[in-house]
Amino acid sequence: MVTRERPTLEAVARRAGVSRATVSRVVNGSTTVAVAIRDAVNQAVEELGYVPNQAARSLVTQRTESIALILPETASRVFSDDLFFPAVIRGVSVELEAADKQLVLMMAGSAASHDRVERYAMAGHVDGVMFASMHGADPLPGALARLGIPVVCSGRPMTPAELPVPYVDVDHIGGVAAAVRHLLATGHRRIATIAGPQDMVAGIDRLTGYRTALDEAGLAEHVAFGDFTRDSGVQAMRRLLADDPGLDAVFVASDMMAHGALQALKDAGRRVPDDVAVIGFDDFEISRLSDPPLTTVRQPIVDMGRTMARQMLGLVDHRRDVPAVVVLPTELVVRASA
Amino acid sequence: MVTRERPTLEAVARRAGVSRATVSRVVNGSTTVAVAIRDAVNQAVEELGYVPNQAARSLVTQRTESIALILPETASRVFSDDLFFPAVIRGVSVELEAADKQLVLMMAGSAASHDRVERYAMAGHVDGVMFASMHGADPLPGALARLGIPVVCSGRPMTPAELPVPYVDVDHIGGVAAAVRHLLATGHRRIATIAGPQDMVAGIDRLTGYRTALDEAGLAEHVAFGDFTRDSGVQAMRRLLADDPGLDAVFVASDMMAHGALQALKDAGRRVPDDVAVIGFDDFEISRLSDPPLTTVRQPIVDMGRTMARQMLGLVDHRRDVPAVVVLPTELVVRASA
DNA sequence: GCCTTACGCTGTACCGGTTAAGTTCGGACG
DNA sequence: CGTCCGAACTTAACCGGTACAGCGTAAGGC
Repeated sequence: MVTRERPTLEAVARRAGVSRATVSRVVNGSTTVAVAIRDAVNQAVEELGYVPNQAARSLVTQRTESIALILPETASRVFSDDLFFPAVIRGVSVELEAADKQLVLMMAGSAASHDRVERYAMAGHVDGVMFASMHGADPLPGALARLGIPVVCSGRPMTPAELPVPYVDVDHIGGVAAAVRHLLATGHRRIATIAGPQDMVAGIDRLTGYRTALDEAGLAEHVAFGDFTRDSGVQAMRRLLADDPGLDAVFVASDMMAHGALQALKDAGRRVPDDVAVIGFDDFEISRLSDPPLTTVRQPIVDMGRTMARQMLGLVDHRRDVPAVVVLPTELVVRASA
Repeated sequence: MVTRERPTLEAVARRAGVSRATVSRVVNGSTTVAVAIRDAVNQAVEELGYVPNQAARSLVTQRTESIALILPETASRVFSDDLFFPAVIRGVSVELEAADKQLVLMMAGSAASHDRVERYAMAGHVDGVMFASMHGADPLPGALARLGIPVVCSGRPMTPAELPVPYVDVDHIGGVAAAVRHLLATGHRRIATIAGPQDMVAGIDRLTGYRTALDEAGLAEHVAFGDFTRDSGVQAMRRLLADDPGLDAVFVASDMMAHGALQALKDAGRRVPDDVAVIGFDDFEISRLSDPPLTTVRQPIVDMGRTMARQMLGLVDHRRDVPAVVVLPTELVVRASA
């Protein structure tokens, strides 16, 4: 394998019979270049197959034209059957592609990879960093922001607000309230919930929404916890049934867990929605296809990704009109399961 | 937002009272540094929060410590319900993580993004490029390889072998042959196939396997084409049933299409496997859960990713023992659908 | 006691771009 | 006809590291 020397600006300059600086100006589309010279340079670029060296360029411009999306999860989790991450990534991709920025996707599920990601971002490899699916009070967003690196989070960060980081989130509480109200309106009174992990804002807020709504109706709560995976939904549903065989409805804090719950209910011989009504949260594509089709709270995940990317693009361009907080609406989608 | 100046080697050197070169050697873990000086430097690094500038480092070392995985598909396709890409990515991630290399994931579904990816790779942003899911005779792998950039493909490239590019693939033909033999052994004689796209090696080879096996048995072939998506499986199955209502088995070239086929068969009132036996190809997790559980040809997708990454790591280290071609085995997994 | 050798550090020339400052030159103007 | 001006190019100074040649120092050999 012959490593053909990559041509440099210098080589192009020599061939075109001009200086390095002039070639640089042509390559970067400066206006103050005579047409004849511009053509000569472009021809030389073509002939040599010149491509600018990004490292050299970044060194002086302090820009890389690429933006990281950090998922503090293992690759297995990101690419499991959960459809949350894909949707976020899709949204982010669309916007960055339009802005001709490169997306750098980083999984940081382990402590080692978390460190590596930190070094990577701090080394100036990217112009900005987006976070999705944060657990607990991760110090990384704040640390990067303090270094002057633009940061945007998907989901309100749990870090104390010493250094506010821009974020985009959805109206968890409003969505859950709508779901519980729907259950109440259809006559259910023993309404349990399968809550998400309590180290994540999405888990916390959705449980809060459930508690608030039940409180208002003067009903007792009944909670089991899962971690947003399908399996954990199965387990949690079994526990709920064991604790209260007479429950007549359950609000599940994610669609994947809801599918697990449907499975567990089926295994237990309960009919949905006749014996037990089920409402999920997400509105994944597959939730239209389940048996029965899942009633769920729709959150605009792709839009979250897009919005987050737009905020980021605004920040790296130092625009003044970048909103620090965006909260997108949720919506109850009624199908057959409740 | 105060952009705190990032400290440079120079600053660390001043603070530690040594030269820039010495700091560099400490940072890069050279052995020939006196302990006292090493400690002093490390302390200065700590105090200033020094992180090396990657652009400057790459400029001289010609290395970036990151490796690209290019998926010539749109983000929507990569992150659809298809589980092929996630598995490849997972495998690649595991190996690169162990080698402390950064994975840069790039979708190149459109012509514009294809160009951008090309520029990105040629600009020396990454030390090597892996490809998955290639369509037709993409010139990019060859072009990069010609420039001396290490390239590995998942799936035998369709480009003419002027410049052989290392690749890892699975034994499509053997797997399909096993599937068809199983159908023959269980008494089926009108065996159709839903083939994959014929601009991809996986599509071509699996169809070849089917044709060869049927030929050997002296049976007539019956082919409909899909594009590996679930929907295309539904459509193709309908066409097959319309053409030959009496078919008694179908080999489907991907699990997603197979699930579509199961759906179409159910809609048409056919029982699986009693009326029509179905065999897929992939062995996704969800194929154990379908109704009925899918008999399928297992291909080790995660292993493909891992193997591809290992080949790549060998190439960037200029190791001599990197196999140019690896073909992983496939295996028939018999469940209830055939 | 002097020379050799090895060790460990410093000085500095790059890497390949960008960009501010400097130079050249033709044309407009007084 | 001399001066001034602006357009368009060149020169050269960075950006922040790495790596190699070179040099001072201390230990070792005779």
